[in-house]
Amino acid sequence: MSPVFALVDCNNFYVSCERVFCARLLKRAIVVLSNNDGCVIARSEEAKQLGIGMGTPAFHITRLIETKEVEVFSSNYALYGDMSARVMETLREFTPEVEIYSIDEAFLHLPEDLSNEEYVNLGQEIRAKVRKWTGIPVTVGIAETKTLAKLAARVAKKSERAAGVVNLARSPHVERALQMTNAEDVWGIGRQHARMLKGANITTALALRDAPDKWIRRRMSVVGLRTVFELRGTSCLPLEFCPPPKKSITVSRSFGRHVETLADMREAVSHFTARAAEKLRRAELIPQALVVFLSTNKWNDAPQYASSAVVHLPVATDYTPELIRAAHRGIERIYVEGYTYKKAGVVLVDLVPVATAQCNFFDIPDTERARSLMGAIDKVNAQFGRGTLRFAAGFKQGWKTRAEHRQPRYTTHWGELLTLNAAI
DNA sequence: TCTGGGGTCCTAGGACCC
DNA sequence: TCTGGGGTCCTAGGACCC
Repeated sequence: MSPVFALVDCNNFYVSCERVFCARLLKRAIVVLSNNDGCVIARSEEAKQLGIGMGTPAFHITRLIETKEVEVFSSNYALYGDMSARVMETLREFTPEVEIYSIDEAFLHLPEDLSNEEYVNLGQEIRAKVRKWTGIPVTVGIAETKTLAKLAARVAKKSERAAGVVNLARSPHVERALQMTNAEDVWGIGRQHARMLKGANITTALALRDAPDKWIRRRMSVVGLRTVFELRGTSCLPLEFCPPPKKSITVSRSFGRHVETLADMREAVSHFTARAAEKLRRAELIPQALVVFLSTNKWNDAPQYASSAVVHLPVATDYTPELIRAAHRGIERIYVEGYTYKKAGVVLVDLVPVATAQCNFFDIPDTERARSLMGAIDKVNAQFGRGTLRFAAGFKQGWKTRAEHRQPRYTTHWGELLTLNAAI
């Protein structure tokens, strides 16, 4: 018997999280924005109906927001992360075999010997329990491969009759589901491949399933071929119970204002490096190299330039000052005078677990001191807020991310605690 | 004026080495 | 004049996911 997967997908997750704590928001058009007040990254059904697309730049819909009284939220990742953990815990009530695929999605292994009807009932049970325990509405897709389970969930969201659950395992409806799904909506088919497939007259998931292997291999590499196999019911993507160890840690930002001097660029990159180093120590990993990159604004007509540099660390280290020095070496290699820069970032790569990291034999006493210093800084920042203790790498911060419409940080900043005005 | 951030994997060409 | 094959590393770019 082939395995059976369920995909549990939280509906409009960030919006649903906001609604759990604020009944007033039910039935309202709501959008949640990305960092930098950039794009729309979550929408309520009502907002979707207003024609607000995923990824729409916020400044394109300022009028709509006013005239239709759309509620706007900045991302509140502390809240979403916590709600996500509650949903995942609830799913573990059904099986220990849960793969947390993203903040709002999980794959589960289901028993292999149920009937079509029993799978649908089990799906409904999952929905009901998650709703009751966490307040989050979810959709469930069930099938014999992950790709088909994703597709089933997609069909469930579109069909009112499905009531949030579609099962394609041991089911006679697979062909119909493939027929009614566009090729571009298949998991693993992005914009480029969708366009290419359209040119070849492959517009449905069914047509994609039946495309010749060799042609798919040539046009879409082994990755695309795997997707096609999965559509045919051959499982190629197993469940991953424990997340594979991270291979890189990135911190990058678009600048609130363009950066035009090496000094400003060094300052920004220093901050990114310090943040990346914090993440690194929390994950108990050590990098063997570091990549810095910078780029101009791809949206405007000014001369374009983008580059990156790899800096190898003679000794793997998680010591922030050492990493900042390395990042500066990198940035000096690629920085070219005369451009206005819009974005930069730091990637820590070739990560290995702290426990197995090579340390420099002659540096052991220093390594110990460095480690306890970093530990102390991280602790202070965890307790008193990010950035309480910082590295003296410049304080101008002209590059800093824009956040003009930020909601108060109620739970993480003393100055922004919720205040109640008693109406007497 | 204003277009996110953090990841993974694959491919391909050139340099260099044996 | 003839002139292979396999490996690694680097860089760059492209594709995808949430």
